[in-house]
Amino acid sequence: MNFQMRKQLILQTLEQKDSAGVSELAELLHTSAITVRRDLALLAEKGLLVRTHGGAVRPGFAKDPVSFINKAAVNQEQKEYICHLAVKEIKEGDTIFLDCGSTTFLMCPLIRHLSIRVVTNSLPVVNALLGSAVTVNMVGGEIDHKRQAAHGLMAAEHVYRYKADLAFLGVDGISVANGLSANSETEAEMTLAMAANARRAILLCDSSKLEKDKYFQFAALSPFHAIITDKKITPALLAMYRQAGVNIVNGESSIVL
Amino acid sequence: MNFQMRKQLILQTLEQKDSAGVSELAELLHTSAITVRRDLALLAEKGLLVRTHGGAVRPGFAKDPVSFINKAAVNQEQKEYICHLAVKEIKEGDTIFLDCGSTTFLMCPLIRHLSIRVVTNSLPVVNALLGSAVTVNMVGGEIDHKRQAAHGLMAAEHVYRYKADLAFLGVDGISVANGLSANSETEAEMTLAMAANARRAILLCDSSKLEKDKYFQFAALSPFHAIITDKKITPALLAMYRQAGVNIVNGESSIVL
DNA sequence: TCGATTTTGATTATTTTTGAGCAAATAAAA
DNA sequence: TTTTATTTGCTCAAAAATAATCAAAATCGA
Repeated sequence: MNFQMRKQLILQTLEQKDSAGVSELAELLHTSAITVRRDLALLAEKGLLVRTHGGAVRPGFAKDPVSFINKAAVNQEQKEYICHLAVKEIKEGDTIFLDCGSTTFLMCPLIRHLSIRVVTNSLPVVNALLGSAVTVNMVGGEIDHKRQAAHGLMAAEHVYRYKADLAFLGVDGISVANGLSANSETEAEMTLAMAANARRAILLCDSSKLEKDKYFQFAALSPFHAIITDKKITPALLAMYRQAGVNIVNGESSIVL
Repeated sequence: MNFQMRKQLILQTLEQKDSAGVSELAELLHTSAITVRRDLALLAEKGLLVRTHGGAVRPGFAKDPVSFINKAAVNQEQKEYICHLAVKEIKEGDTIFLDCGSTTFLMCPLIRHLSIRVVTNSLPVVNALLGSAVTVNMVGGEIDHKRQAAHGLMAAEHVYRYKADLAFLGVDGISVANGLSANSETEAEMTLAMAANARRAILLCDSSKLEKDKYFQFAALSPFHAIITDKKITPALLAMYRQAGVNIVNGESSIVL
């Protein structure tokens, strides 16, 4: 097993899993940890991957892997289920908006093989889709470090230049009484811009966020085509939303989008 | 068993297995290790395979998936020297354009501590500056996977919305006779847009690229404020550029920007 | 067959790569 | 915050691979 072979295997592993640990790679390559570390250092120098403590990640997943990926891990199972439902709505050739939530990020592995166009303000989404069949369009503007995404006036203007078939939007809170709410005004602006320029705007929202109001309320439920949520939603809640005329889907109901 | 037959078998083996060891091949060819090594050296020279320690791999197997950062390794020492000179031009509070070359990428570690605003179309630059004192503004548009950067009409429009104090621009080729040249038209468009909207546009160009013309010529030298290059430039070339009225700097001359 | 040229193989010195132990640095936990 | 546990970079030594040199063997033309 020479360096070229190891390099190939390491990069291949990262392509599949986005990240890998040193000891894990050492076992895979039938070699010692120190050799793996040397290889990783070499590949990192070329920018083919980014070192982390204990391993390496694909370039782009680097920035703040802890906080971002951690956030993705909260309710991950529900979020993945929601993504699964959401992806069904996409047809080949579509143009879609993806905003910068952790849920939309989890959609990326599921759409890499599709010949679609994705317009997004999220850096992790861009990085996750690069090199795939998807044509990626990054929304420009000032980058918010914490959210790893572009926001602001320029970003909104960028979105208004495009029309999409679908918009998938994460929200911090939804309630029948008060509509959509967010933790920041800048995020709300992007959500509205994408919703306004898509034929269908779909909210992705795991059941823990339903009937929770966050500090900034910015839109009614009516302009949005549907809410996709998970199985943990109570029948009572489901009924309540339907009563209010909201098209809410959790994969078990017979209603289709 | 002569060379032609061995060559055939070696290449055939590589085709099947992607890689092969010297001793393994020696056994297969019923010959000694030293002969195999001589054969491999000969075939490597023709580009039919790539040598590794202990064997050889199929060409293309050794190639890096993304060629961008690879370029950073070429002439790295000269490029770092150029960056060092370039950074001296930046003042706190400045707004600067950075395009997507490997040289501008190497500037990032040197400017992370500065309270400046960077507008760039390069994803690696964005990633390298995130979480630093720098305010990052990403140019939006369709992302070119190979260059890891935004290009196109939307990207150019984005740049035209901003005014910068400085633009640092990598170029593929420069010559006194033909001015600037690039390997792609899209890159040239970004270079021009940034140059047009900066008070001072500075070309970063290691000496190996001087007096080299690439396939697409797109600008004269005159609109650019200066060229920063490295010490390896010959005195004759330096004189020739100065004769032509170009402000060219390599850190040793007394001329300041 | 002879002698010259090329190719191959063996030996040795040099280089490259690898692995282990240990102090310092970093992240996680309390 | 301090403490604890990993992880890392470093140096050194061992192992593997290589280049260099020279001798032996094969090839070839006359």
